[in-house]
Amino acid sequence: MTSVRQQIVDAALALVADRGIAATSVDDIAAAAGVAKGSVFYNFGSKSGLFAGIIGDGVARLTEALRAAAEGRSGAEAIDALVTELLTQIRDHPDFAKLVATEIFRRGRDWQESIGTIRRDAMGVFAAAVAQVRPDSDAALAGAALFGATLVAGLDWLVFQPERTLDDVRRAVIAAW
Amino acid sequence: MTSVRQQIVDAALALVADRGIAATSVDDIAAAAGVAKGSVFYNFGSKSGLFAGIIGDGVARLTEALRAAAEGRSGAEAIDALVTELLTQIRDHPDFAKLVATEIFRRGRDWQESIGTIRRDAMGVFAAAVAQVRPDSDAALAGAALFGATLVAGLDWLVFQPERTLDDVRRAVIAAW
DNA sequence: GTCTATACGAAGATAGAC
DNA sequence: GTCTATCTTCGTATAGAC
Repeated sequence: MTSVRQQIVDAALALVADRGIAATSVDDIAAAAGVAKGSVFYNFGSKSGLFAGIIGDGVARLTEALRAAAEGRSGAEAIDALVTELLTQIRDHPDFAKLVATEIFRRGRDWQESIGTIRRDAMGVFAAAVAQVRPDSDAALAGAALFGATLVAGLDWLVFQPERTLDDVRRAVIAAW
Repeated sequence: MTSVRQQIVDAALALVADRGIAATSVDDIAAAAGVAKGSVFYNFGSKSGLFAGIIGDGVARLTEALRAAAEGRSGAEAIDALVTELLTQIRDHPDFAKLVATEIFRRGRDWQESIGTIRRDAMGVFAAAVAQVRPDSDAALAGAALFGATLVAGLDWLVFQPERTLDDVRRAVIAAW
C-alpha cells in the first residue's frame, strides 16, 4: 500500500539521480509514478516544493544517522563508524546520494538552504572525529576530505563497480586514516 | 581581444557552475556574454554542442595536466604531485571544477561520454599512483577515494573557505596518505 | 483525491536584415 | 559574423469534471 505521495517521491528521485532536477519535468515524474500530473501539484504544490520536501527529509535522515553512528565513539573508532554509516546510507539511498553530490556545491536554488545543512552538519561530524585523531590538522578541511573520499568512492562503487562490497569500499577509504 | 566564442564560453561556465546546465538558458548565457542569442547558435550549433565543446576541452586540459604531473614521479611523490596539480586546476578553473562535480556521476546526457573520460583517465592516474604506495589495496577504489578527497576538499575551499591557501588544503588531503 | 484539458510563459532553434 | 524578430515545442501550473 504505497501511498501516491510515496510513489511520486520514489519516481522523482530515480529520475533526478541521472538527469538532475532541472532536466526532469513533472510530466516525466508523473508518468514514471503512474499518476496524473495534477496529482503531483495537488500533493506538493509545485515542482520546487516537491524537491524541497525530498531534500529536507533526506538531509534530516542522513545527518541523524551520522550523528547516531558517532554517538559515544571517539577517535579512529568514530571515524570508522562514520565512514561505514555514510556508505550504508549511500547504498540504501543511492538516488538521494547522487542528488546530494550534484547539488551540494550549487547556490541560490530553493532547496539550497536545506542541502547546505549537509555541509554544516554532516561534514561537521566528520571534522569533529578527525580532529580527535589529528589535533594538529585543519579539522574543517580534513573533515571535508574524508567526507569527499567516502562519498566519491561510494558513488564510484554504486555507479561503476557494483560488484564490490561495502566492506571493500570501507577499507579503501579507511586505509588512509 | 577576447573572441566572441571565448566570451560565450566564459559566460556559460560562470552560469552553469552555480545553476547547472539544464537550469541555464541560452538567453541567460547570451546576455551574460553581451552577445545576441543567435551568435551562440551560429558559433556552437546548439546548446548541447556548446557544452560538449566546453567539457571536451576542459577534460582534455585536466587529464593532460594530471598526466604531466605524474610523469617521471612515483610513490608518495607522485601522489603529492597529483593532489597539488588537481588543486591547482580547481583553483585556476573553479567553474569547470564545479561543473565536473555535478556531472560526473550522471548518465545519458550528450556530453556524458566526454566527462566519462575523467573517471577513466583522471581517476586512473590517481589509482596507479596509489597502487605503488599500497600494493595490497584496491587501486580503483583507493584512487577514487583520493580523487574524491581532493575534489571535495578543493571545492569546499573554493566555495566556503576561500581565505585558506592551496597548501592548507594540500596538507589536509595528503596527511592521510 | 485523482484525473483530463487547457492556459500561459519560457526556452531552443531558425530566418533574414545588416 | 552578429543582430532582431519569429516560430514551435515543451513545461509549469490551474480549472473543473468525476
